[in-house]
Amino acid sequence: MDKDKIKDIVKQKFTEYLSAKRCRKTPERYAILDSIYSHSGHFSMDALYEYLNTYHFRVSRATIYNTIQLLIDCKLVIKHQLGNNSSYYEKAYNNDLHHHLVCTHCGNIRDYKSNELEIPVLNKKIKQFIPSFYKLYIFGTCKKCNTALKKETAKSLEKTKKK
Amino acid sequence: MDKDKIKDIVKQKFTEYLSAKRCRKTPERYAILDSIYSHSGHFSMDALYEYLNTYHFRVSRATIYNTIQLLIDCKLVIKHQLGNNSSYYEKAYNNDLHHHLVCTHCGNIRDYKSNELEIPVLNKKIKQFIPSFYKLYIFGTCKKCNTALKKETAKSLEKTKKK
DNA sequence: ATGTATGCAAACCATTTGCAATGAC
DNA sequence: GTCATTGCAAATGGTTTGCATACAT
Repeated sequence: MDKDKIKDIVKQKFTEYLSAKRCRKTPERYAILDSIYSHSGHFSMDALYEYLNTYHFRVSRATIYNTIQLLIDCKLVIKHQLGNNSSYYEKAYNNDLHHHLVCTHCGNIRDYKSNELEIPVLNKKIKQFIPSFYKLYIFGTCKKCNTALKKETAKSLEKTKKK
Repeated sequence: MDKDKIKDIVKQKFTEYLSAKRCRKTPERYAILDSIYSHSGHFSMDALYEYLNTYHFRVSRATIYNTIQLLIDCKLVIKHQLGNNSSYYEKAYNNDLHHHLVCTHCGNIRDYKSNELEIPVLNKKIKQFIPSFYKLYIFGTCKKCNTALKKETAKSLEKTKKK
């Protein structure tokens, strides 16, 4: 779908949400939403802050945190917290269902689409719980790290022999 | 399986790991492992620290963090980072496959076992990636929060009418 | 004997908060 | 005009780090 059309839709959705919650429709909030939907893939708080303040619209970190929370609440943004200290975010609307491959060695995150791994979570009746969405993270090692690790292990074994 | 038997096994596994990595086998490390495998379910850093220092073995926070990382590396402990500021941990050995129900409202985490939701992640061939384990989080609202939220919404609508 | 691991306190750093100024309504 | 929102800077708090001491090897 066209990027601009998606932007219009999410903008409208955000407006509806803000109205329903009786929150103000500030230019900062729309600038943040627009920035997020101008890119594809994951982004960090820092990257978003840099982009907004360099090219787009002067906004403080506090406001970005505040707005991101609103966007998470109305399901226009997804937040990931994986190992590292800081969080990663991605847009949620018109973003095909996908999972995340996380390298336990270098921390790199890759999207992973697989029709076979669509999980019937949301259709299931769970006792005392109303499911709304899910996140699946697959941990392992990326090829680069795997190669490096193998070399390391080989070296380490050699050392042991010498001793 | 018997708790003590499991403790013996994980102790042995930990010993093997420490030997392979040429790390010292300190009493602190074994005390931490023992504490973790003395309980069931999730635990926080604080709870572990409190338990160890009150009933078990005087250990500093720094050492617990250090040891927990070793235990994660050798797959005896799993770490979860969900929404809240702090992490949650659980033992990994002899812990039946289960997923996690996370209430987006109160943050409460519940284990969820379902044979239907066993995912053939680890058998799959993924390009340029060697999968090792996965984590599935199902987000939604627990019954308590759902009831509370419904009441709130009803109240809010009433207010709107009055205005 | 050697150098890794511990404990302590300080440092770190992503995120949150308090408050005065701004601006959406 | 009112009060939610912003920006700033300070606070917070979980986690990490530096360093002297202890102790596993």
